[in-house]
Amino acid sequence: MRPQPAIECSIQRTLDLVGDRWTLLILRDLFRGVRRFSRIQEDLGIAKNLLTDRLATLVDADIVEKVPYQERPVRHEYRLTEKGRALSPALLALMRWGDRYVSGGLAPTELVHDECDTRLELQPWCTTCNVPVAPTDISSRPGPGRHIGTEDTRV
Amino acid sequence: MRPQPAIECSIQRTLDLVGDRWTLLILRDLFRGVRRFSRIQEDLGIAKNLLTDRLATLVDADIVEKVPYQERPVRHEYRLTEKGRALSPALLALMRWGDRYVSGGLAPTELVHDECDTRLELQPWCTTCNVPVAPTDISSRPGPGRHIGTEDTRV
DNA sequence: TTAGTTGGTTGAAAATCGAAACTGACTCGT
DNA sequence: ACGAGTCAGTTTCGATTTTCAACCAACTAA
Repeated sequence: MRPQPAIECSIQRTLDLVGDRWTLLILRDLFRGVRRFSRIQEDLGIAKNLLTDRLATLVDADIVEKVPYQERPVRHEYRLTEKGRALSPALLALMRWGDRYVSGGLAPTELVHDECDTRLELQPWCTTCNVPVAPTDISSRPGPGRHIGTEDTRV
Repeated sequence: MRPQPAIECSIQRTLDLVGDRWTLLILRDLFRGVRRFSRIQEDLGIAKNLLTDRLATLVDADIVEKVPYQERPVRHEYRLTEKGRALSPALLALMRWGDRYVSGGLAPTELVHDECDTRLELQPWCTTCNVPVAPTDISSRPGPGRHIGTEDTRV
């Protein structure tokens, strides 16, 4: 999908899989419960050949699985795998950003905590201290995967 | 950028702005401190006319600003605005997903909690209950921005 | 003077995308 | 049993995008 690997980093590797114009929207639909080919197609207005192609790529990458929901005729639906469901923080982050900066603070859709019905935020979370972490308490460092440069690398 | 608006949601609106093959990678470079036209171009291997175009779009959208860093000859660099920096949770989420599912757990770059030096996760967080929220405990509902449909909308 | 850097623009070839037509397996109503 | 409809695609082809390479203007440094 990407012409040159250039610098290897997990953002690039992720976007190679899901970073085209349609894939994240397809995944959004799957999260929303729109799981059938024709429903996704009409919901997004994506060309059918492209949808076929993107779904096949997602199934290949084990992000989505194709499961029959009826026999005679065999009909399938597309379900997120655990790997696919793990993308929910990314989608949620994109959504919250859009709420604030594109939709002018008026969220078209809100995601809420089942138990208390309040809108969710997305927080960096420290699994050791078991606390949310403010942006000012974050540092970056090269990891075991590969070094990617030494400039001002704060994210 | 998108052919049809279809369903309005903040994910779609966000992806209309930054959801093409290159834009999030450009933003990643800006976060990393790679801020000059030629540096970004060689780092990503993107065609120069596309980079010109994408940067102009980002400047238009107030996600990036073009500031001179020298006179004679005038040279500019591209810096994230506050709106642009607000995309960091999304990039972090994509990065953590890639670390785990594409890079096989070996993060090329790690973001760590200053206090305890452990790697950060990004979690949906309920500000009322003050707990992290699993994907299965999330519901969606129409917000003040617009109604988008009433199916099984679990994320 | 000559070479090199920076930040572009231009134009042609190649790749990708979108719209519509078509297919095949099956169901449903009459 | 017949015609109409649905679902999940595949095929085709014209339109759009992207890539690649060349070119350019302003300036610096040797």
